[in-house]
Amino acid sequence: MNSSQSRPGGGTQLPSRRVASELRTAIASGDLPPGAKLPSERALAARYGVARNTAREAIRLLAEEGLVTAHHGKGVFVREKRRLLRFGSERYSHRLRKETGLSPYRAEVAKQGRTARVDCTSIERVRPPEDVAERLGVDPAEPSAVRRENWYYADDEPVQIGVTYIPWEIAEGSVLATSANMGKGSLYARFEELGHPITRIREEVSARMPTHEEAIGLSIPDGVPVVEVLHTGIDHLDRPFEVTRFVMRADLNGLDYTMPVED
Amino acid sequence: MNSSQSRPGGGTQLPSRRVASELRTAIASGDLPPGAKLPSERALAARYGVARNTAREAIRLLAEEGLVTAHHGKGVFVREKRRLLRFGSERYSHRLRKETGLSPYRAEVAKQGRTARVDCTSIERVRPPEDVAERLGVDPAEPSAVRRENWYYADDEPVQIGVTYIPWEIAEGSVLATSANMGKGSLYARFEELGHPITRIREEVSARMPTHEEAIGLSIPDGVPVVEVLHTGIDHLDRPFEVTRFVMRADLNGLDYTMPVED
DNA sequence: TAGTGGTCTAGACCACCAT
DNA sequence: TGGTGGTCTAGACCACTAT
Repeated sequence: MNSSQSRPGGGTQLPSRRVASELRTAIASGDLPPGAKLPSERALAARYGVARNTAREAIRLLAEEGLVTAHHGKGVFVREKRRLLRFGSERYSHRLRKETGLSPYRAEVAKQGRTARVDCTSIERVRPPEDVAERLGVDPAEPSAVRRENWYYADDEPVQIGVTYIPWEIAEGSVLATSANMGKGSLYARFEELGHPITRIREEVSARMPTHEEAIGLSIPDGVPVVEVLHTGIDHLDRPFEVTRFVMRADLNGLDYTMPVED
Repeated sequence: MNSSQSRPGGGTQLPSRRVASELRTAIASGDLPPGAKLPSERALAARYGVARNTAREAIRLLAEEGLVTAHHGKGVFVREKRRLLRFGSERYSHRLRKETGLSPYRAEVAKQGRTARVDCTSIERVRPPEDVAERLGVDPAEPSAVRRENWYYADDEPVQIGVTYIPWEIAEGSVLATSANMGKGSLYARFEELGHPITRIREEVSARMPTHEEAIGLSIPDGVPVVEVLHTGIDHLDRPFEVTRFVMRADLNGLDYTMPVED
């Protein structure tokens, strides 16, 4: 039943690898330009004389490499090369904020000529996660923080999620604890008014595959990892006053830091 | 033939998701501790009354999340939690270098009580890649740089690759262009002697799935992305004198930056 | 309604690993 | 040698999308 399988694992390629290779070549050569639709799984199976599952496996390999994306009911498409949003250390600069009145995110997206949208989807008082509590110096067993969840879009495409934790002690009684709209100058202007000008940031960066929920929420194609940034805002008295966990699509976002080397 | 498939996509889970969920729970609860062997695909299929392919799909989901790793001929095992190497902005500090005489990498690994090894696998004069040439301000069409490839190990496990480019103009005639061994104080001590003390760094961070070669070379399990850092060393006169492209396993490495917020 | 991807079944052969 | 994962075949039903 499997007589067409030639020398598995040997000198010649497995059928699935072979199909993947041919498609990869077609993509690289431009025969299948970005945005183009691949032949259907059934068509590929027929063309290459393999079972549909094998053609499917070939497509899975390409998806894992980030070359193609499947759309249920529509087809499989060559992925477009996307512009990268680059978040740099200067995005928190006071000058930038005062000149534009924009949040760091909006400033970055605007700089690239794209349309930014930020949805604050929830604000609640919570017990912060361990790692956050540790960085804020608050008690993880108490409802010691305000949690603000934000979804970030560029041209109506979801690109990242940011969950900010603010010590209740700081947020209590201010718009930080109540209002989705931060007004002119955004979050960091409010912190400054409350006696916490941002003077130093710490960013802990890692990468991983998205959870199922993240993959759905950010419509992340197969084979695209996320970058996770645990960001801590620190004021002029070395007090951490805010921690945000950013999760962003690695294929649409990047980080760009410039910093002095200490003595 | 498919009568056991209940309400696909609906309120109850698909068989593959259900099997994955149960295994995930067993892993989280400690019933399947790190290093434990999962039941074989055939055993899972029998236990849950599904086809072997379905059990296999469940395992693929877990592997994609980084929870388990398959070993051909041996079985599928719960992945061990690994300590993360955290590379911070202070790793280039002059003080650290002068006190320990260690390279940034060795210092970080030693700090965590692990054994570092760095192999310089090649040194050659080359035409630098576009992005590197741009940052160094050299001609990508000319052999204008020295390329040094380094492999980094912790406890004999490969954790990252670093490819450093140095303008030929700077490296010519020095050990930078010839010797694998950089001597006391490593690379940055040599740059300092040549009139390029490192005073500022730029690090551009992104993440992606590894290429096939990287997956082999770094023995990266399925479902683990890499972090790619394009690092630029800049001297006191704002001259870039070195660019290094780091590629590191995301499950074994992290970055930890602290930096001042500019005005 | 027709075509697409998503998932599943049932069974087969192969390559790798330990014994 | 027997058990394991890796791959393949052939066929089925489902859900999503466009017409």
